[in-house]
Amino acid sequence: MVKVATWNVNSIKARLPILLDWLERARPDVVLLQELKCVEDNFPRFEIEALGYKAAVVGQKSYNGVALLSTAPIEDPVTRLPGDEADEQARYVEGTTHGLRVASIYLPNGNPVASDKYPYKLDWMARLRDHARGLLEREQAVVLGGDYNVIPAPEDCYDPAAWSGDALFKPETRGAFREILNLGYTEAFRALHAEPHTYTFWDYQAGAWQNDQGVRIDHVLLSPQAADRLMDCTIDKEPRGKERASDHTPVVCELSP
DNA sequence: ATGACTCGCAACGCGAGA
Repeated sequence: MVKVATWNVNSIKARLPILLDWLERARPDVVLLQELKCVEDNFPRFEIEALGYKAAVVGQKSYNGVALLSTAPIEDPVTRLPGDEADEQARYVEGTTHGLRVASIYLPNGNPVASDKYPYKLDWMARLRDHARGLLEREQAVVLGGDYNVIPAPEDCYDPAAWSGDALFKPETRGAFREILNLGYTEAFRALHAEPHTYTFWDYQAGAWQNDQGVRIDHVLLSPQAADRLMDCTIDKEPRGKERASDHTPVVCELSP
């Protein structure tokens, strides 16, 4: 069994004790991290490697930053999403490990919608779609996991009316997400769990966690060859309840050998 | 209630997050 997890840690420096504790307990084989908020030289490589993980890291000062951790070597890394050479934001890292082609994705938030951030989000999603299409030609198990900043359907948030018009929930955003799924990718959690109102993010403000007012925006997309092997997909809410928690919590998939 | 938290920066409040 290969256990693959994705987690937006909202600063790897601030979250290091919680992350290390979780890695020791959950023991995933592959971990996709987002929002490191540090340059590559400040990534806590020593502590991560001490737990038996190799790391492919794409860092950026203060913002963004993604990593791919694995208990096996990481081959043929790709450190930026193709399609825009001028895009300097650290939001994508991909590599081959445990026989899987795996990517850690930090898709742009896109708010405010009236700013240039929303067209950047939609353009980034189109680039991801085009790249995801190319990955299918490998005819292998591909796992595209991360913080998509997309609420796929009304039942994936506590109050659809409150999210109406938001960059995470606009019809154009959800349509762009569906375009990727319609290439032939399976969204792992929803494929196995029909229950509504199951979240991966809860805002720090206004008691969102205590009142279970969240959104489901962290997703794992599987190529047909990976979906054939999908045994389980769970949201581990335990880390979100800790002191100094990230506002996101891990999503964990198990793939049969 | 255009607010509420939490982060990095090198700030001593601000931008960003979602």
